[in-house]
Amino acid sequence: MGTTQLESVPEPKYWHLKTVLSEALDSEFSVGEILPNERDLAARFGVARATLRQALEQLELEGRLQRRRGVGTTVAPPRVGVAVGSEQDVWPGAAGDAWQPTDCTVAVPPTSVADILGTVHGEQAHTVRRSRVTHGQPVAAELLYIPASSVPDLSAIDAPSGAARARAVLRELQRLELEGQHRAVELGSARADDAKELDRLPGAPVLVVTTRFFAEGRTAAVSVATYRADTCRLTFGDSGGVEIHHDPERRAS
Amino acid sequence: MGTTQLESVPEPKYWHLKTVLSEALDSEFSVGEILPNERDLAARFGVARATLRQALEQLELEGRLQRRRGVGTTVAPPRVGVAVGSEQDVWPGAAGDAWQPTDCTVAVPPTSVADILGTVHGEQAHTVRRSRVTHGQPVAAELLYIPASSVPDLSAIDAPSGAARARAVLRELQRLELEGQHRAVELGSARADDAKELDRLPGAPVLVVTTRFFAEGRTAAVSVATYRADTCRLTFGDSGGVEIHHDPERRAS
DNA sequence: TAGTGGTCTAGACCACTAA
DNA sequence: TAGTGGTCTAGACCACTAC
Repeated sequence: MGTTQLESVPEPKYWHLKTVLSEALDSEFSVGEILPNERDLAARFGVARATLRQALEQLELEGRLQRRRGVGTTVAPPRVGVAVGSEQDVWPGAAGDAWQPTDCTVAVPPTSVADILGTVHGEQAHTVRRSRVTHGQPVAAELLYIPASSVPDLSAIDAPSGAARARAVLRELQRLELEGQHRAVELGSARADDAKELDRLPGAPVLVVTTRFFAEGRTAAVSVATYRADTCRLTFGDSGGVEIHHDPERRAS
Repeated sequence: MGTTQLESVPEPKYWHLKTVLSEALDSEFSVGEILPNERDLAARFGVARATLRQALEQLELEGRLQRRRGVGTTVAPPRVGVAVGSEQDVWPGAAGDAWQPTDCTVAVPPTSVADILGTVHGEQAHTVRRSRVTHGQPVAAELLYIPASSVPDLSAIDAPSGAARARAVLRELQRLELEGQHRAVELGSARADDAKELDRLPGAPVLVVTTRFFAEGRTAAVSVATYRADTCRLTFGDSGGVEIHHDPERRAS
């Protein structure tokens, strides 16, 4: 250092700010620590609060910070690895899966889901709500759409809704032989209901995992799961028998 | 309670705006069409430009819009499905893979990669740059880190750098027997170099896919690929022999 | 050069949390 | 109630693109 940098392409202030803050997080803060409030930070760096917020938003997107209204901004722990693709294909609700069924209703799936499901638009489907919790924190909310044709023998189930019915529907689904599954991951923003369940504000960035379950030569069910993008790292696939331990360390000093 | 509940939780303006715009996109615009400019749109909806921009940012994040400085805002086509997890494990550079090697240098990997690789911090590794193009558009940029121990017989290769050397290094890597691989997906923001290659601004949201390749009982290589989050839907896994055709349709009228 | 989106400012008020 | 982050405004200027 010593000489001033000439900035042939001037970097935006918020970008430079993000870099500075990121380095400060590495060297001067530890996980869980509370940062100064936004007005103070902005003053300290000599920028408007909106500019400072632009930098904080990026850092939050990258999982480095956690901001809570009325509380403050804290240094986030490293993202948790969440297993999504298991080695063998299994139906939702199979023994030992990470999901907790909370409700089951009959509803018309969104057209995008109906397209994948291959059902007629406007046709109802069993809709199971499930949530996933890791280390005491909610990480994902799921809607599972099951057309009536996939669970023909539902007359024996008396619970009209709720977790009990959800479990019963899943049990019924498992009578089919699962032939395969297919997943897609994309970026989205949390709808109001999912946001509430994930303890975030509406519009928060989420990773949307859409899973198609194949049985009897067709799509027997579709799951749309939204994971908190700030706290989650989705993990897939086999490890070839080699043990995996993601680095628990990130700090330097 | 007999009275109607009028906004017990008032919706933010930008959120409502986003909903209105989203519906307008479905019904009144077609893919590629140019929207009115931000100043006009803001005036039309009676909000400040910053508020309007907040709504547009969300829609862009969801892949509904595409904004280009100096040009305008256009309606984005549906996201392209990009296959990431193939059914069988293969080494990078195997026949028929979707990547184009562009360069190969020797560099010190970032500490986060070194941790996964199990190498000493500061130790150099062969670093192969590759890019992935779909439908004429760049969708991903990758850095592949290969420790020297994974490619012992590199003396016969004369090209000091460039695409030729990259191909040679990959060819050498394929002499090892691949025992498995493991992937993780998380949200990130594009570094300056990746952003340039992806034709986006720095900080643009990307899906970061980290792949560990296992051979000889250890991690033989690590790939960090960044996919454009606005245009890509990452697809994984087997389809159970059932043909997959994602809905090409989204518009109504 | 005209028009676009990108950055930045200096305020204001609101919703939420915890003491 | 005091303090936090979230929303919103009405400007200004800059960087880039295409004509």
